[in-house]
Amino acid sequence: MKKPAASTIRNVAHAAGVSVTTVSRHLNGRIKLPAETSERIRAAVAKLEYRPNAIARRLSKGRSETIGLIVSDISYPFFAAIASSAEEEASRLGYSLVMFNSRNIAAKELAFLSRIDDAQVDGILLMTNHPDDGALVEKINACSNVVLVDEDVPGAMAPRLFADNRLGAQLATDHLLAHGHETIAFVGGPPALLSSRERFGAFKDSLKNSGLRVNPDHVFFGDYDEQSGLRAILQFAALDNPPTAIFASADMLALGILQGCRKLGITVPAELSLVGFDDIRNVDLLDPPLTAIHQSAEEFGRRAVGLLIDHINGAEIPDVAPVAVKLVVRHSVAAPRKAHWKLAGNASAENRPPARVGI
Amino acid sequence: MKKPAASTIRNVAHAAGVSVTTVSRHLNGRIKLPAETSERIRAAVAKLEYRPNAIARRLSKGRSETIGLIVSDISYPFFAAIASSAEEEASRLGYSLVMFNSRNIAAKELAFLSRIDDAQVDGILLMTNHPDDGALVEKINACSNVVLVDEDVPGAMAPRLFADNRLGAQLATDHLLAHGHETIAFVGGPPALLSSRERFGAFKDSLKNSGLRVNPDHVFFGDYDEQSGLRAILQFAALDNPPTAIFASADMLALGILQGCRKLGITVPAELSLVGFDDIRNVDLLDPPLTAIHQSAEEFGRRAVGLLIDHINGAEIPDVAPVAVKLVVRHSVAAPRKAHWKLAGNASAENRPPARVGI
DNA sequence: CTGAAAGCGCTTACAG
DNA sequence: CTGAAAGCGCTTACAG
Repeated sequence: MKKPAASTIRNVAHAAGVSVTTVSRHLNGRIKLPAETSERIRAAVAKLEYRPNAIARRLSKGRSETIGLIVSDISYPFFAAIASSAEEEASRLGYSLVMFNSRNIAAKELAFLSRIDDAQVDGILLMTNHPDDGALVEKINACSNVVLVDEDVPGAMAPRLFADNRLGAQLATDHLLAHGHETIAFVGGPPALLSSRERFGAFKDSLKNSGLRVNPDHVFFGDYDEQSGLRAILQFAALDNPPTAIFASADMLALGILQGCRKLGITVPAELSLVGFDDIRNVDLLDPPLTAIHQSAEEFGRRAVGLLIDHINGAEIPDVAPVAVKLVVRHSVAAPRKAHWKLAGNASAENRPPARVGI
Repeated sequence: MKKPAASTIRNVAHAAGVSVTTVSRHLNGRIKLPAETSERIRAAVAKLEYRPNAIARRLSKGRSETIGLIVSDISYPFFAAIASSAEEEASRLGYSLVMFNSRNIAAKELAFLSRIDDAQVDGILLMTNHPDDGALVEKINACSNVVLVDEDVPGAMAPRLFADNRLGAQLATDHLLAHGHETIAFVGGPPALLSSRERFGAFKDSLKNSGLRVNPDHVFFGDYDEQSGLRAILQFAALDNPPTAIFASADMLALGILQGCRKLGITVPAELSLVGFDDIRNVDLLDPPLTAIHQSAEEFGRRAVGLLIDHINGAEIPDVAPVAVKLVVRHSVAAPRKAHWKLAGNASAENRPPARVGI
């Protein structure tokens, strides 16, 4: 199955009547050759269809002009959007970007990071969900040239780029508060993650600033997926005093919540208000269009790549500003039912019928 | 910035008191060593934290145990889902999978394919939208070890894996027909693509079998994205005789159509029925839940990887069966308005008011 | 300025 | 069975 041996730099040198050294230097732009010589090389390259062997180059040079991106799940829309943007920026800066899917498996993350050792990649953008894995911290510190994106790995010595989680959560919560909600639930991802901690922290602070306290029954931590959102709403719906609003700290959670609401016959926003986080593509087409905290995947990818390439080139990385967030108001938030009843003065939250009404 | 030189196989050999050859052979399982010797090697590996240099291995061996996946846009949900599944299957079979984002740029596809030449990857899963690019065919044939996934590159000599496009389109069209629609529009992607041609072909056939003909005004080809869907519905809505139903040959197109309907005040399915294709995650949460042709991204990724690895290993690739499709009925299809009017006998399609009514 | 030669870290025919 | 040596295709200090 061997294909015809590809031509090598030796063949080119021979055909052009110069040394291998000269060809190499010329092709890498480290030398200025007489027009006639460089033309001979050009012709030889063309004739032999010479293409430098990148593997050989890496082995001797120790660089690949390639960067990697490790992601726990490429089919997670927000991650895919970041990956797409990162590729574009890398390309603009003369780098290739290869993407690795870790499926959230710590061992795969370590294996992918090891590709820095071989110079398979010059550096890596790491998006992980294993913040407290000791081996990971060690590996990152051994590798250098990794930048942490979206989630933290505490203790790792690496540049980091995160969203403004606290501001986002505050905007979301205040928006719900402004509509008169007083029993607001929080649905989060894995509690150890930076995003969960910061978003939940700001959520609590916002409630406190309004004189409210968080009800432990109204807090749910799971994974950042539809499943968890579904479980959360099922759990809330079974409560004697279900919340009138939910801050879902990821759109994928909101999706699961919406799914659950449909199953249970809860109408959003009439009976339950909902705000998401991420603002992934097409959430404006949901039923109802989702009000969400927007963070720019494009900015995430672009800035992360810039940071990494600067770092690879030995530049000092200054403190980096968080990725900006903003509230995008659509139609998944309304005034709480309870509030109306209060006005009417005829029912307390506790003894009203469960919030399960057909559409 | 050099990190402490990683240990090499020479260091290990030295520490274990054997030759480099022996270490290499032992580590690659080509040799059975006395327990005592292999233990010395194990200890040396552990002590020196030896990790084989994959780049050096590739250079001398010409294989990488890595496969690549080229995709035009990793943030396209259906593609991301395929990529995710492909990675899982590759991993199961002992291969790494790296993903390349081509942004639909032919030159990038060629460059990525060239990574086969260097043994950066042993083979490639190619998802392209450049079916008629002569250079691509040539490159694929030169590379061998590529398999075409989802779309064809006519003339290329490579195994292929496609969905059952014709059946899918037929199921979609017949479903609309069964609801009484007679003016059904087709919205497709780039007309040169296999998916567009097959889906449009089967659409036409289904109409013909019902004694209907396709109205050129009711056919729109664009890209497979929301933008194109939006443009299509805008164009249809301006017609004197807009369609009562649309077969959108990709969910992303359906998303754009839904967006347009919302803008124009067209209610789906009351005024316009819609069926999509792909059945990507969460289309059941749209407004309305989208009826769509389902194709399994999981099956696509899994089977494509199997095909590629068999091909790499020189196995004969038999004719491959298409990826199965099925109709998933949700709530974006209803009987046509026109049909009701006909029953009432008071208006023809031509002079009824345009289908633009507020919700 | 140019080129012969060593070296990057492996694998593997070849000889002992 | 084992190991010294050549080779994979580049880059680059070093000498001319």
